[in-house]
Amino acid sequence: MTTTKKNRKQEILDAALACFTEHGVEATTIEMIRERSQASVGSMYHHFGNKESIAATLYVEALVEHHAWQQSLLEKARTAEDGVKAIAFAYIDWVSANPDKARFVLYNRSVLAKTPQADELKERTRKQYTEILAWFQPYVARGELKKVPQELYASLITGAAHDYARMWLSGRARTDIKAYREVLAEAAWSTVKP
Amino acid sequence: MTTTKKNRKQEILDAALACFTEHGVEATTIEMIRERSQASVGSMYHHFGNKESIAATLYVEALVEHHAWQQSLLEKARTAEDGVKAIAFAYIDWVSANPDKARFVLYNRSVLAKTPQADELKERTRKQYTEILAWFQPYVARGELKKVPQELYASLITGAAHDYARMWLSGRARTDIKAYREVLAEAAWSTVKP
Amino acid sequence: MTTTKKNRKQEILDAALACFTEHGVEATTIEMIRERSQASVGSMYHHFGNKESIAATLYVEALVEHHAWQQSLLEKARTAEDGVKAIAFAYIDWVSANPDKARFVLYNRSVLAKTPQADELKERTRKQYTEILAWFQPYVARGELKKVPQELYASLITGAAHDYARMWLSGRARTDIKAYREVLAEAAWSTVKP
Amino acid sequence: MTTTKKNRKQEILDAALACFTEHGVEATTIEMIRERSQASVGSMYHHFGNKESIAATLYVEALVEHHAWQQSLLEKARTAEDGVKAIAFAYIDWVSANPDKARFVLYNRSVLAKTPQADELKERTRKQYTEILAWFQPYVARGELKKVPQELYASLITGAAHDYARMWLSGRARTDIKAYREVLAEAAWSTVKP
DNA sequence: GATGAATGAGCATTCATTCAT
DNA sequence: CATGAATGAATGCTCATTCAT
Repeated sequence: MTTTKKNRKQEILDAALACFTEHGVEATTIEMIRERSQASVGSMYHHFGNKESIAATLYVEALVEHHAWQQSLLEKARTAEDGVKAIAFAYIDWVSANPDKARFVLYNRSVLAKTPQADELKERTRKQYTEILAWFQPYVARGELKKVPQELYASLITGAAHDYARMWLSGRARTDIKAYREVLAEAAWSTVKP
Repeated sequence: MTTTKKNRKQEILDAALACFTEHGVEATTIEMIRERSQASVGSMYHHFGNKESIAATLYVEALVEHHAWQQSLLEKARTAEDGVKAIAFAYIDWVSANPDKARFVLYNRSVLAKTPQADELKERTRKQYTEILAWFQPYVARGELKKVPQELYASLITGAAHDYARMWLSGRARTDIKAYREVLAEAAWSTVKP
Repeated sequence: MTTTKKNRKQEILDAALACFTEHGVEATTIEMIRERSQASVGSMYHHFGNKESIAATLYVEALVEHHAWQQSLLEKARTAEDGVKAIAFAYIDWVSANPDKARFVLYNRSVLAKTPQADELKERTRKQYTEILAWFQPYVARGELKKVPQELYASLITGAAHDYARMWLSGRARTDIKAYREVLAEAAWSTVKP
Repeated sequence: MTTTKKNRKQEILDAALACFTEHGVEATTIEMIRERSQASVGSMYHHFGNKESIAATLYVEALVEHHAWQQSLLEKARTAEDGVKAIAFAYIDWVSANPDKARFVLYNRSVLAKTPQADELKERTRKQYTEILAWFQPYVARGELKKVPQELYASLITGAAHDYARMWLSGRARTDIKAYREVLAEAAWSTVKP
């Protein structure tokens, strides 16, 4: 019984992600999540308050996981090239390991908008981005990284990986993104190499 | 009267795009489009048959415009570098000139899926992509363009621009993508430069 | 067909009043009204927008009817006593002739509160009351009617009738209020007789 | 501990009355009462069994208080006029001293209907009314009080006060009913004065 | 081609109540 | 006596779509 208690919330989240993957967020009904999670409607509302909040929780959870993994790879990097590739690797690894969560995040940023978590997450993301820029700053200063407008670094470094991830996760491309780990990281580096 | 006829359909499309931009596709109701277009519900169904069809028409229309522009730029290119940059420029120009359409296309690929137009568009897109690959083929053969798996070219060349376009169109970045026309084209080229 | 069109709205109102009488406003569900009126849910919402609005429409309609009748009786009165009794008679006649509407109005003033019609009705009622006070004014000035604080006249004149109407309409008293027409009018007059 | 016990139940009743006053009985949820009373849901159900029972308890409590006060005033009366005015005074005093309870009782008679306490209370009220009629009986017999149908006495004597109390308690009249103690008592007497 | 009243399946959400701890 | 997570029936309302005029 003690174990079931703690899992109930997670069971709902798991069921929700599966439904979102299968039918899309908008097309997923509370009833679908209920059936899949074996929780009662009341229980779902007891834990999350409303449908959007389930999606928002999932969204934040996913980003936090990715951020953590990104951080751990970036810490080990000692050169500009290693840093840039760490960003690319972290993204590719995470997408390949968590395709459902990645697909959910990539295709449902809008679910966050209407949500109370939105601002909190926005702030967290901003801070995260600032930290990464700070990490690269010395290299830019030393000319070991190309100097471009700050708001462009993310798109240059992760653009190709984001794009291919979308292709793969939506079924328009067949090959697991992991197979292109090196090519994509190399491309990332080439865009900001001095 | 002949003019009114043609306009009525376009008025509906314009109103629909405005609604989609403002509220998102799923949240837009037939009633909203009706109010904005000053058409009657019956008229909308006469012209389009159902709601999805309006979105699909808009979607195809937008892609066709972009494709046409892309084609016209690519025709003039005489080197691999010019070709790659033509792809980037075409995308950036189109996004900057048609932000609403671009936003609609970027954020609503899924609306197409359920639609009859889906297969036709898929085929058109595939053919378009094949043509572009064919254009690049000689350069790859001559070693004037890096050889990578075919399904990667698109992501490498347009990934960064796609990514920044999303940032800008969703309000997460402030600067008009047009300002980064050169940087993004340069980045595109760097990813496939031999 | 032309006849059905106009009646649909009234059919819904009639069904609603019957349901409200039978189960009370809060306990009446949209489904009950739908079943009784043979209209579709959509039709009900097309005409009224929401459940409260049905009740509010009924409420205003009832008051307007009573006001009209009151006015017509008051017009004929030529003495203070006749005027006072006209008010009492108008109320008693209307309650006896429209017990369901009267019950609905007496027991559901609160449904108005949350409604857009509230302010409009409030204003209308205020104006109505002002007119009646104006009618009595000369008699008060001439000492043919007792002078009491303005906000008390209504309670003095109609209090007893209101009270008995509640008793009768809720089943706590058996005798039709019409039977006490004269006694109640006499009582009304006695409270303000100089 | 004995004190806490008794208080807990009263705390719930107090919180409930406050909620009923603020939102109305139907709109008040168990959750609202729980939050305001700082009791747990389980505790509320332990003490009262269900939501209606809370309202019913409050209702009976209020009537008992009023009855007691009425009795104490009526005991001292020695003439018909004093008796009639005692009824009026008792009501006015109680309303002015307990506006929330009075409002609750005036506007929620229907909550009692569905309740087990209903019959008991009905009987108690009937007995109370019978006693009062008995008190007046000798005066009627002696012609010191007007003879009217029995079921009318209550409305004649308290109608005006009831009516004004409703006006005041619902915010439609500004002046504390206490200010009209004498006028209303005088009016009550005038309706049954021989 | 145009109109808009009518339709009704489908959905998110609420809330009184239960009961294991 | 107290607690609060869990339950699920019930409800108001939305909205794409139809069709008679």
